[in-house]
Amino acid sequence: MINLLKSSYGTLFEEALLQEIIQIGTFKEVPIGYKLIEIGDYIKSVPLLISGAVKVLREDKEGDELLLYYLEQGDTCSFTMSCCMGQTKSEIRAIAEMDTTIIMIPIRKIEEWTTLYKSWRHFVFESYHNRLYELLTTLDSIAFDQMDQRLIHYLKEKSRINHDAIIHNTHQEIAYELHTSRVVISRLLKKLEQKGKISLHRNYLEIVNL
Amino acid sequence: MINLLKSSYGTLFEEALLQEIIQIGTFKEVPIGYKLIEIGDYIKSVPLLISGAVKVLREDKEGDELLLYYLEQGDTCSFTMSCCMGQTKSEIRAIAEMDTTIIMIPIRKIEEWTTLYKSWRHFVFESYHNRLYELLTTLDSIAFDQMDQRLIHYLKEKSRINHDAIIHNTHQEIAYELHTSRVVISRLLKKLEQKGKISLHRNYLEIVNL
DNA sequence: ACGAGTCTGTAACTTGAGTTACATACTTAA
DNA sequence: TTAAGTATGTAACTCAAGTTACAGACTCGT
Repeated sequence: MINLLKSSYGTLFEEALLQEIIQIGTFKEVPIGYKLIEIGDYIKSVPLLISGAVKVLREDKEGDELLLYYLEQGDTCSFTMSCCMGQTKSEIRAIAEMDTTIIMIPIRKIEEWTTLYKSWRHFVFESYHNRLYELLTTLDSIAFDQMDQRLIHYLKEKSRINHDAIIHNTHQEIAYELHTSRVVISRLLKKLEQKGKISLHRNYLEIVNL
Repeated sequence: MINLLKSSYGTLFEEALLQEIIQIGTFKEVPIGYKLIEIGDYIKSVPLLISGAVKVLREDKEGDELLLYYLEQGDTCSFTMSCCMGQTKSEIRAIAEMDTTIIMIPIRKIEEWTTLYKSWRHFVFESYHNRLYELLTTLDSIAFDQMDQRLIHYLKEKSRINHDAIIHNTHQEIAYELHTSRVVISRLLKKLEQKGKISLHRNYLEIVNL
């Protein structure tokens, strides 16, 4: 356990803080697809990612989704932190993108540790910074890019996160995360295939040279 | 000075912190249209808004803008804070929406105060929370709403910020902040006028019952 | 009073993307 | 093996929004 923690946060946190995390945090292993946070949830603890990846989603009035970004090893969910502080409901949904290991830290420690540990303070600020930056990147992509560019970006990012040139998703699933329709995605994927950038198969596709 | 500060932050911060802010911060009065922060700037200090309002903008590759949100009395720019911490360049542009008074706090104090003052810590977290939330709201609007809804939202927000049912902007200026073209805005505004929701004039428009 | 510059209104066209409909192919369970 | 369910391919259509073009009205400086 302590080794797992150190492999992700060992260089980041001082020894005393690592010990506290081990003592107070609770390890949790969740399978792919597991819903960590639902919109409207009141949160009592903040997750630190040890391994795996988590996708963070936003929902519109009709209940359709939009992928905001992924969390990886060494990340934490700033939205959750932010919700905890304000005692407000979650604005987002978080789902394990693969089998994932996390440590849950109870809220009250989050603020306490900011007074005690410089490294924790930096971590918290750094997390907010990263999340603001990621949100901004997502917003750029939605506001300024056309769907073909967004799709390419999505495929690259998904491949990077999963360490796999094969994307194991149906066109419908991709369409859902990009908040568009299946037909549009099929159309654009077919164009990418014709350009030799990907190859299409049932239930998966392979990135050739995006 | 201390009175101005107290009127905005008096209930928020303890006396000792208020004194520090007065001692260390520098008051700055800027006119409408004044550019406080430019994309790519390295930031050495963080602004606290005393009065007025500041609009925060994002730029695309072509140099066109998109309004992200407004900062008001009692707000601070979390992006700036975030940039300061990470010693990175500004991702956004900030322009005074009206004549505005701010206090500039040097970076090094930002973190120092988080260890010393509980109220400051809360303020910083609260700011991040608010900014994340605002960004999310902007993203919702861009991802999920059509231009007519975005326009209505823009007009309402602008009216609220300026405490004025009259919007003193040309169609071109509105188009620019919504990242669309003047013709589209003229078209939609005309429809709103035909529905009796606004009245149009040269260089300004009036909100009747949006 | 005149011309240059600015602002608004509108028509006509183009295009990206969402929708509907249907055909074909693969998968799985009875 | 056969039917039902699921995934993909494609055509045809609609619509919001961006583009181009131009006219008319207002403003301001000389």
